[in-house]
Amino acid sequence: MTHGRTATASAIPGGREMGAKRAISRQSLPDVIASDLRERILSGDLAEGETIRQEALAEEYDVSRMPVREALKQLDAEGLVHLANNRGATVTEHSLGEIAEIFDLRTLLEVDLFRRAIPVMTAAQLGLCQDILTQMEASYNANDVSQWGALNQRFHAALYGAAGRNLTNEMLHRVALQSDRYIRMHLSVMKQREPARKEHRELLKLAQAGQVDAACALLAQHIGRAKEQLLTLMADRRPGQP
Amino acid sequence: MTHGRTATASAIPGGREMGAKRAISRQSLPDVIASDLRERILSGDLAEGETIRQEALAEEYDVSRMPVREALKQLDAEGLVHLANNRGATVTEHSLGEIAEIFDLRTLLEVDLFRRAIPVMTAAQLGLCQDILTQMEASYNANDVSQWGALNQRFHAALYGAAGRNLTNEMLHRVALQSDRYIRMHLSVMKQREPARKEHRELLKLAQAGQVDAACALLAQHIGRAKEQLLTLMADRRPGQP
DNA sequence: GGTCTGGATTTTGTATCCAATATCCGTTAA
DNA sequence: TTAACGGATATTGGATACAAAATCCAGACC
Repeated sequence: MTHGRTATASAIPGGREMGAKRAISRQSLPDVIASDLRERILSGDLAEGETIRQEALAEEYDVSRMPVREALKQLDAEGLVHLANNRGATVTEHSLGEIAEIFDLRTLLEVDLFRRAIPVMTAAQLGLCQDILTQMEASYNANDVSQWGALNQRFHAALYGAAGRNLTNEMLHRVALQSDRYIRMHLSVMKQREPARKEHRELLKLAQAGQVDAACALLAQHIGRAKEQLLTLMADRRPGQP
Repeated sequence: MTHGRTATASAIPGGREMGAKRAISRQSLPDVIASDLRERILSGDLAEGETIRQEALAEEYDVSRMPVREALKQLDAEGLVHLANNRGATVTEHSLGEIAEIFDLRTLLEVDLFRRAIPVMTAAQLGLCQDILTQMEASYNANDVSQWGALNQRFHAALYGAAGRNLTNEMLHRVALQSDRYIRMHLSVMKQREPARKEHRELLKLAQAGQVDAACALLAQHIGRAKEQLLTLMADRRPGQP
């Protein structure tokens, strides 16, 4: 028995012995497993470089190895795990340079989306952004970091949804997932940095005023600052810059 | 027997009854199958919207359905096929708007890479680009379109490799795959357009001269023009803009 | 003592089998 | 005639069983 990583692990809906299955779960097993694994990676429960054993996961989730394999394949495509040929899966590691690149990619994509979204955003959409921001601050103040990822994701969707660029948004989503992972790792430390809160509000204000260039510049600056701070922190923690 | 789509289909190295397997094929079956399917999709052998039957493919490749499933999952992650829940896979279709978006993404990523690559490109790397370009023109003039995709890919790698941005390059690779698919569909028609040839050379010349802004502007224009032309062609062929 | 070899064990990869779901088609009732 | 129901068929999803590959470890040889 290699049980017991997290308590949530075995509580996947739709295990082998199901019973009450209200609102028929339309997600396939691999998707559910992939979601859970993704969360475990992003939350740091599975550390960078850690090897993932199919058999062990299958036992934890009480399924066969097959859906686990497909979930891993999916996460591999997302870049969260690395899948070598007869050697199994490991959680993806990024060098500091790659982490910098991830943030640069975010800037590239987000600025493009923001620029396109601003002119066509409705008041309702802007309001939604404000609401989500308020929620984020609330959970932030309450030290409830658990739902930070989901809220952040919803914020992005609300901000950039108006651009009507599905492919770009999905691409950004994947990149953001990676950056979120490293942000979360240091979220407690980064709490110090309050200017970010004001920048969010300022971003919305500029968007509302239709000041495209100023808004985009601030956004780029915002992401860039997060990147610099994070890199400083990480370079500190791993001196040999792996 | 549902055999006989293309002659190449059953000629996969490493089928069930292999014999001479020199230079041990280090690729897994799913990878090989995915590669072949990818080529079939990009070449138009599998048409947009066409449904893909696991069983049929498994028979063609003479393997069980399992590696086929994993290959499909991989292609799904790459965005080449769409995988619905108990309904199997279909070749991804893009609306004209999405195709436009694909080209815009290419512009975004390629310009960023080019801008970073130009200052650090060596003479050798520039020379390699020239060589590949010559090859492309040769195969182009010989009406040998079969290797266009591979050459184009090598050209991109040579052009942007110096930037040292693996993640961005890989992301571009996936986007370029999609655009290549639509370019290939209309390659015979687009042969008319010779200015593109000169632009390629001009691009290298500007890069060599270190004229970053001019080079990037030309690149953006180059991609934008291909996009416009392709969209015009496609809008013509499918009037109801699906 | 260190390195190489060969088997035992572990882990992944593929095939086959069974279950669940969707699709198709004929029938029935309004 | 048309729409809705229900069963037959086709197709996908998941589990188990088996094969291949990699890793580990002990022993022999240099």
